[in-house]
Parts: sequence; C-alpha cells; structure tokens
Amino acid sequence: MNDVKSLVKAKKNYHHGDLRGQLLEAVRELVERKGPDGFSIAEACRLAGVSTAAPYKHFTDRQDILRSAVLLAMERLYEAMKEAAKAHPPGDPARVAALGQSYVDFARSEPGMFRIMFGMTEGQEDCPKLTEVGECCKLLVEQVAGDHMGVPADHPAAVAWAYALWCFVHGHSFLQMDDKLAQKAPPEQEARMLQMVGEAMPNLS
Amino acid sequence: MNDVKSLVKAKKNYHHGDLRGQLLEAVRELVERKGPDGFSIAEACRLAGVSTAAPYKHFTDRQDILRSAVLLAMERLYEAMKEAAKAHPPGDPARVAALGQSYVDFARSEPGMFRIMFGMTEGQEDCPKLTEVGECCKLLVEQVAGDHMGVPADHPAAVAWAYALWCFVHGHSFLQMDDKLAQKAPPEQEARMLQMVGEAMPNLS
DNA sequence: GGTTGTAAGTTAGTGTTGCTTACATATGTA
DNA sequence: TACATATGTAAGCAACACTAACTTACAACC
Repeated sequence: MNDVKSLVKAKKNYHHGDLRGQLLEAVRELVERKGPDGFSIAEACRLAGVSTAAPYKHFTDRQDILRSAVLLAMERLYEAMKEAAKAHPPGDPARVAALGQSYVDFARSEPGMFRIMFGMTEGQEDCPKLTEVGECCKLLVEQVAGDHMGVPADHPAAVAWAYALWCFVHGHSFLQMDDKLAQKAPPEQEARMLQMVGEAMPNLS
Repeated sequence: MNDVKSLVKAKKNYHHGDLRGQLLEAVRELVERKGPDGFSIAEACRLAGVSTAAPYKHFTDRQDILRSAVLLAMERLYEAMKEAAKAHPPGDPARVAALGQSYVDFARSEPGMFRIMFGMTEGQEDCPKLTEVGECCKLLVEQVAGDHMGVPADHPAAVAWAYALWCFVHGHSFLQMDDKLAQKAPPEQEARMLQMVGEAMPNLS
C-alpha cells in the first residue's frame, strides 16, 4: 500500500527521515516478490532509492539487515497472535482456533518472510532478541492451551498440547504456501480443522 | 560414507562412469552442509572433481540440476514411507505412527533437501514427475488413514485426516529442524505424540 | 585392425551480480 | 563558521552461470 509512494516521497531530501526503516520495508517487499533468496542489498537500495553503500551506515552486514527484518516480522506475528488471543475470553473454545488462525493468516499474508523466519540457517542463533520474541510466542500458546484445559500454562499437558497445536498450524501453513501437494483447502475446512484440534484438547480441571 | 572414496576412485578415467549421479550426490551433500542456498554448480563440480563446464553435458540448467536432485530426494522419501507402511498390517494402530515417524526421520536425516523439497519457489511447478511422486505420497497416507479408520482411501474423512496427519508431522519436522523455538523433544515424547494423533483418528467401520 | 563418429570433459573466457570499503560530499546544528 | 551526521561515488574483488571451441576416449562399423 504505502510502499512505493512513501519510498518516493521520502527521498526528496538528502537525509530522508528513516532510511533504516525503509530498507527493512524494501527487504520485506523483495522477499515477498522474489522469494526468500531473491533479496540482495543492491536491489533493496534500488528500491529505496539510495546508493548501495548507504545501508552500511545503519547495518553492519548483510546478515544484520536480514536479521533485523526477521525480527520485525517476528514481532508482527506476535502482535497478531496476541490480538487473536485477546479477542476471546480464556476458556472459550474459539480462542484456540482463533490463535491458530492468526498464525496461518500471517503465513499466508507474508509467505516469504515466514519462510525466512523459520527456515534461516545462517547466523540467527546468536540473536537474543529474536529468540526472546520466539519465546514470548511459545509462552502465549502455552497460556492459551492451559486456559483451555483448565491447568496452569506450565503444566506438562499444556506444554505438550501447545507444541502439538503449533506443529499442526505450522505444517498447515507450509503446506498451504507450497500448494503443490495439498490442494488449497477452502477457508471453511481450514476453520473446521482448527476447531477439531482445539476440541481434541482434554479438559483437566 | 562412500562419498569421498567413490568420488576419488571413479575419477581415474577421463570418462568416469556416472557423472550425472555424482553431481546429484554432490548437490545433496552441499545442500546438507551449507544450507539450501549454499549450493552452486561450481562447488558441486569441485566436489565431484570435474570442470565447471561438465554439468552442461548432462543438465540444461542450474534449475534442472536442482530439480533432479529434489526428485531423487522425493523418491527416497516415498520409499521410506512405503517401507514404514509395509512394516505393519493395515489397521494396526502402530502403522500410522510409523508412517509419521518415517517422515520425521527423513526430515531429520536430510534437513537441507527437505527444506528445498517443500520450500522451493522457482520453477518446480512444471515438473510432472515431481508432482507425480508427491501424489503417490499423498495417496499412500490416505490409504493408511483409510485402513486405520475402516473406510476406503478416498473417503472424505480419510482424506481429511490424512491431511491433518501430514500437517502435524510436517510442522513437527520443521520445528525440529530449526530448533530455536522448540527445544529438541526426546524420541519417546515424539513417538508418544505420533501415537496420540493416530489414536485421535476415529474408527468409522 | 584401422577409421570415424559421437558422447563426455577440458580450457578459457564473457558478462553479470553482489558485498564491501575508502574517500568525497551534502545537510543540519551549535 | 565548524563540526557531526548522513549519503553519494567509485572502485575492488570474488563468485557464479553459462558458452564456445578444442580434446580425449570409447565404440561401432567397414
């Protein structure tokens, strides 16, 4: 939406306000358009309207750029999940399904970034902020699972079911993205499946 | 095991027997060692001990090489799944779990290829052989699910559960590969989870 | 058994792309 | 005006995909 316009408009000045942010936005757009590998600093610069040397005043490295972009995406995902959880009261059966749905929706809306987030193999292990956000997501799922099952979030059963739920939506997200194997399931079936998994979780209270 | 030895031994002659096969093997090794993106024709040639121009006598293109390597991997996966299904009689509850286990084991043993197989975004759509093997895998899962549920493989419930099972093991495979989010689950827990999913499938006969 | 055709590999290059750095330059602020 | 910050210019360099033209080995055929 705001991609091209804001990019062009902001470039009127030598110092445009937020090159760092615009570069990350450009990375995101490139990754979505040309696939996870189709990103290069040079092209991101072209898109942002700056020289290829400019990024190095804001990032140390190519990896640094990617890491930062992934971190932003991770935060977007976490926000979406939090919103989904907040939309229903604890214990509501629809809450688990909504949480899963938010995850799948994110994967569908940003497949490129999603792939990088969970498929990066180079140098993201040593990024504490990234693992921190990931941990937050995990805790959120465990919390919702625990609420649903009537046990505290750190109960082994809640942890196990949270992981199972994650596996399910994660796999579904990937299979939807590369739809060669799985014919695109209609939204209703998707919702039904999520509901089914939610109902399979036992109530232990 | 046989990588280095066979590569060196076979290179004694100008025409070594099977450059095509060795290149594909080199691709596989590179992908495993340096990640899905860490593959290049040049490096595969270096590994196979031939010049960088040699591959073009066997493959038309870089994509052609990758596609062929992926096809081989897909066939390996199908073989593993078939073996797992053959190891138990139809209806045995352990059969579903074993099928899922074979999938997860494959992902763990060849994470790089697995990522490419299900993460490729460039030019694999138009490979009929690839989609054919994928279809075979899908049919196999549906067959096993149908046997387990006491309905034919093309029964809607069997198809739905087959897809759900696939989602589950697929997601688990990915989460295991990049283990930043999910702490590595011990094998016993993994087996228990697979069993749990299998037991959740209703018997409709 | 020599001739010859062909498949398979080699050498040497071309063109492109990308990451990164050293230095110059423009802009805003005190 | 002086300085700090932010960007541009230009270049180095490495890697890679792919091509063209030459060479080697093998095999089939007379």
